[in-house]
Amino acid sequence: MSAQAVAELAGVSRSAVSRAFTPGASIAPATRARVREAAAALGYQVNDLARGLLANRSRLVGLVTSDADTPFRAQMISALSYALIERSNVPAIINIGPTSEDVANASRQLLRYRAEATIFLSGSPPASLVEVTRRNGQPLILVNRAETGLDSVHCDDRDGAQQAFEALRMAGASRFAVINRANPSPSLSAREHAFVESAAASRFETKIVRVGRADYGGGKEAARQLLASGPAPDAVFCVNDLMAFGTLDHIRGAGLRVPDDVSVIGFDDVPVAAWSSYRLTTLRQDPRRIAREVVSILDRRLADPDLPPISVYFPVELVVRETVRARL
Amino acid sequence: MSAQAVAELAGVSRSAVSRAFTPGASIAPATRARVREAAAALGYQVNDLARGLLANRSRLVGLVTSDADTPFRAQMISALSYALIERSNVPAIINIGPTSEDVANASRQLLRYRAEATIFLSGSPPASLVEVTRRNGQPLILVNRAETGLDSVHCDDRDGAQQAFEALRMAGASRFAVINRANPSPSLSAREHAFVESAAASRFETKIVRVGRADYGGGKEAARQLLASGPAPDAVFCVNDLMAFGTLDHIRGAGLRVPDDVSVIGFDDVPVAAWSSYRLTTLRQDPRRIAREVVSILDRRLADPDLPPISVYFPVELVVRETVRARL
DNA sequence: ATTGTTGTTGCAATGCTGTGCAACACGATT
DNA sequence: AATCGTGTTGCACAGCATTGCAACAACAAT
Repeated sequence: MSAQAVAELAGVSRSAVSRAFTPGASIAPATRARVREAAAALGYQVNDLARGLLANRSRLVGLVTSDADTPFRAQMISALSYALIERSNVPAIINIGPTSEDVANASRQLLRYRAEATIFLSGSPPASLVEVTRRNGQPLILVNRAETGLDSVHCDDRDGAQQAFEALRMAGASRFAVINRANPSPSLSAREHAFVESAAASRFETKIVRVGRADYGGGKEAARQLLASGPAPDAVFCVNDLMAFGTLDHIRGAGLRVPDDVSVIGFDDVPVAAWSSYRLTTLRQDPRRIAREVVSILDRRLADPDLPPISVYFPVELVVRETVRARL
Repeated sequence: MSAQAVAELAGVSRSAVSRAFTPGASIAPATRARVREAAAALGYQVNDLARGLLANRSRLVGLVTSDADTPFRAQMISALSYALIERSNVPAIINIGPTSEDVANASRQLLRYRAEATIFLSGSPPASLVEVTRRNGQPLILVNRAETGLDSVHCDDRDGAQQAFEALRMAGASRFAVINRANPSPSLSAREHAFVESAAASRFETKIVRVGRADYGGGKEAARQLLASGPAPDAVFCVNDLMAFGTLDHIRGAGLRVPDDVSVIGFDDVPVAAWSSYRLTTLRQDPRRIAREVVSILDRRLADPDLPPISVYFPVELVVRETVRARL
């Protein structure tokens, strides 16, 4: 299984074996054929680990994420792994819990494997890691998360939130609410704030409800609290689709009609949003687009490590379905 | 960043550096401390690639899958990556398309990286791969897919389908249908056949509808065909949840009531099945359980490569919700 | 003082591949 | 026939870490 064995079988030196598998290397066609034959007979495959050791490039790319089973994350992981494989990288997925200790562990792991780059889908790399990776020339790319001095690609959260407000306002809404989770990521936080500010700019108040988890159950719980306290809103902006589904189900369960009594907007546009039971109006961010941007940054960064930090924003798109009242 | 640099800074040999990071190695505590200090100053991390080269163990485990963004797959990937990281492996996700060429490419990739093992979530490894991996002592584990001579873990598809039939029969159904996709995987196929056989054993016929894709849209399309041709069934078994959601939405959209007019059962129990809009009765297979079994097989197989093929079946559990009529 | 024991440390080999350099063979040219 | 050029091939080193073995120092025991 090693090049040595192939060399012996083919009656050549080990170098010849290496060259037989290196395009454009100086080797006689006959020899190459003989070596390849021997390799096939032995089931030999180049050892990319050893190759990476020599080239100081492992082709491994770390994908650090939490909640990998969540729809949007799953789409991101899928799209990114596709794009990376296309680039002949090997995506290693590091599933972390919420603690920063996990992040540190994961990062160390990737460091030890000399990952060619690391992509953070959630959580932020600790400062110590940033230092070390920079020194080792291992790019760090953040998705939907800004950090000064680091490369990142994010959707325009603020613009999305503004679009949400506009859409709700156009539908004639006047009692606004936003549903978020208690310890929001920077991205979720930006959505909330931008929405509140947009409303304020038009002299509307916004009721804010924050719950433990940013998932379906969280959305339900938030909607319950919202309906239980004071006058019911007629427009709810949920910072992600999952919470929007929970919100919708609770609102409908409570006997209110969507969108007649209350309009709901989500964020992400996960596949379920298009299903007949929901038909959720939402802001789309395209995982494949994000993946493309990430890979593009990766290429540029590897080509020139001294480039100033690259930060790509891309627009989100309002997908109009049926949870926002049509214009009067 | 190499052990050499650390050795020089600490004024010791490279061996000492290695021992400083190897638990239980013969080294003076003072030396170890000094080396660790130097390492910290330089931001040195052991190169696991080189270590793996020597030990002939890369700790890399391949996860071969298609449709990684699909709910059940995403859950599997998440659960497996957790379990593997726990075991201090590095899960590499290889996202493949439907073509067998993709599978071959992916496999080769893993081979070249000397993956410690490869787990197939979809697709079957080509015979050539099986041969080579066996020779190299790289275990191959299949999930929900049987192949003689290979290790595998699967849920009891046949039993699940029988439970589905029983439940529908108990609800008083008499006009049965099963919804599947056109080129079903062995697992989906087993579910269909077992259901049909159960029905036949009780002298019922089953209408079979097969559509292109095993997703929400496929389920919708299948339901459309089902309602368009002949008398409507009063019980539908969908071979996975995604198709069940599509089926439910189409049936309801057509003005029929679930479960009063027609009962529906799915398979997998993905999170959405529990949501208020669906409340789908389904057969649960637990991704974490599967992940545990896979890791357990992995341990045993690595401990003894000559063990006869291990094949683990685990039961599926009927989760009763509200898409099957309560017993009369 | 000599021998033995114990604990540390370095040397050198090992695992696997890529590649610069030099050697070599062979045909072509003068 | 001598020289040159060209294409092929092997040697040896680099890249990084682990580990058996031997050397060595320090200390205890006789």
